[in-house]
Amino acid sequence: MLELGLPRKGLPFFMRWSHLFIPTLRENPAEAEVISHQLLLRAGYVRQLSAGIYNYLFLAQRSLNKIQQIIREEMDAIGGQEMLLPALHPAELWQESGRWDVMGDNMFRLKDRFGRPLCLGMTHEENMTFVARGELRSYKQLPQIWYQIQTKFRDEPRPKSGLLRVRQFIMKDSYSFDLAKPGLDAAYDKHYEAYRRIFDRCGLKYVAVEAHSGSMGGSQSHEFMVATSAGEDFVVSCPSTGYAANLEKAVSRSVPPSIPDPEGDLAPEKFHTPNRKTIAEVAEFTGLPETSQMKSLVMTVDGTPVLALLRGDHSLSETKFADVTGGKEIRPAHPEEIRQHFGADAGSLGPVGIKKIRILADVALQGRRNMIAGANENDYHLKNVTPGEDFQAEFFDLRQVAEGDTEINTGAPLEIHKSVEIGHIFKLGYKYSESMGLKVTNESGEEVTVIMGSYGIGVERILCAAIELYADKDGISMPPSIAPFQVVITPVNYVDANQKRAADDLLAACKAGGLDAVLDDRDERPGVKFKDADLVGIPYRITIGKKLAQGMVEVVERRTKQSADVPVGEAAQYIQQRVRA
RNA sequence: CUGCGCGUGGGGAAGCUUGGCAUCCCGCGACGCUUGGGACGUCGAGAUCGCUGGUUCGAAUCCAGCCGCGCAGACCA
Repeated sequence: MLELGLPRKGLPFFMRWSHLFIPTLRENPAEAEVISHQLLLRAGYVRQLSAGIYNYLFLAQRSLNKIQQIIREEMDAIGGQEMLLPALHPAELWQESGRWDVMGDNMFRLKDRFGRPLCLGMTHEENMTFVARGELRSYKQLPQIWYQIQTKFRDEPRPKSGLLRVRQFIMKDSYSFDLAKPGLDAAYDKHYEAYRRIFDRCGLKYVAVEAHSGSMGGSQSHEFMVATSAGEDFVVSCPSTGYAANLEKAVSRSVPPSIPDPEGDLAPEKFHTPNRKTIAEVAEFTGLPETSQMKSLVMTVDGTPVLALLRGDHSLSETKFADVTGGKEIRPAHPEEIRQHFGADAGSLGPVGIKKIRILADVALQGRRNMIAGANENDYHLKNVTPGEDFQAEFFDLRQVAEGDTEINTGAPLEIHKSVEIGHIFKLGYKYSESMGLKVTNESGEEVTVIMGSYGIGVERILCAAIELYADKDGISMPPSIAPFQVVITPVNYVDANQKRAADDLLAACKAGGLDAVLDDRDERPGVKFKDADLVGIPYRITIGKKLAQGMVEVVERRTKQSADVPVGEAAQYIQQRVRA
């Protein structure tokens, strides 16, 4: 700790609140809606510069530094080597991997004075691969784990929720390079465990879930998610079996159809359904439940229409659909396209009589009989439609898990929680090493392509998640490991000579004991100091007041609000023990 | 990008429909008083009412354009 700065009012300069820039607000700024955003502003951690761009003030920076230190220690522990790559990249780097085009408007692009195209890095697979390609020649140099803690830029379509979705943020990103799959698996597992230790040490409650790889490419991937209403993802979890997955990927047992299907080999029969378009309308009209209907969704996969069939009450998982079709560009078909291929509009579509279009049906329709489906004629539906008899389809799991579903193997209840993603690990495979020509010679002297993994942690998101998890009506309650300060010493009246001496001594004792302490020496009434300490979220407070006459001070734990009277001389150790626990 | 909402001293809000001296709470400075949960009193500072243009004798208020911010939709740490 640097001890620069001149003494003010004759005091030695330690961490004295009166000298610090902690601009707390009594009211929530109007623009903040989510809890962590409101509190980051109110507690004086951050100030907004622009949409999705924030100034991190003193308190935020202290927390972020601590988070980064924990990340460093755990990354180093798995053999990670820290580097720092630039945020400014030439276009060619991204053109090589093909992502210059793929990233589209999400990438900040600029030109230098000669008109050469550049961009701000959204992630660093390309650059890390560039470094590796330049230097790695032999299998003897593998494996490698390289990481950095660095600023990323993404031109988000809609920045929001304070620091949760921003255009500039700090990411720990690491990359593994291995000769073959077993090496990658090992690197992946190391990261998985390191991430668990990092998030544990940061005091977070989280789950690791199976995830979708997105634009990163690659085979396997896990996300680390913290449940909070401020999140944008949905996590499906089963407390009793431990199953957890992103809603995009989750599988489940759906609730059975509410009534059994009619028996027998009945032929499809058209009936009039004037102005009944939605599943609900048809259900009401026919008096049959939604589970007795087939839902027909027309999707366009790379320009070709594909019919997705689901049970009436189910919804399509576009991620699963994309995986099944392997398409790159997938979207709902436009009304004109639907009319062209089906001769009817959405609301009257069905699989019967469809010849030229691929039909993908959800497995929940397998074995069903005599259901209701659109007739491909406006205002008409068919009854007695049976898959496999009245039309042919390929069956896949296409359904998005819904509330009320149960675990696929055991039937145990599932929960769905909104969550925020704090980390993501990918087995990249050969995507970048292939496109950018990263090869080494193996033991036999043959050139082989290196296999890669990539692993990210959103640093600010850890801060936000901690705030979201533990905030209460009085403000932030930070885990001691990442709090801007671990202890605040609050003399009720610092003007009082005895209290002043005790406070100064306690500050020194805390420092000597390795505690990150701040002394609230402000000439404020005690209420103000208590409120600020609570708002800022300092995990322990030592109050020096009347009981000092008996040699006692009060230690209050922020999270539980429990207080204990402790002899002045023991207060520092008392807190040390608790912080370590 | 589309839809909805909002821009008034540092923070939070009124005022706008029906043009006529810039209003309240908090915060800030000085002094006094006070010191275990955002005290009190006196005095004081601080605003081109987002910007530009228009209507008008006169615009925070009406009209037009633009900019910014937030929320809901397609992306992701």
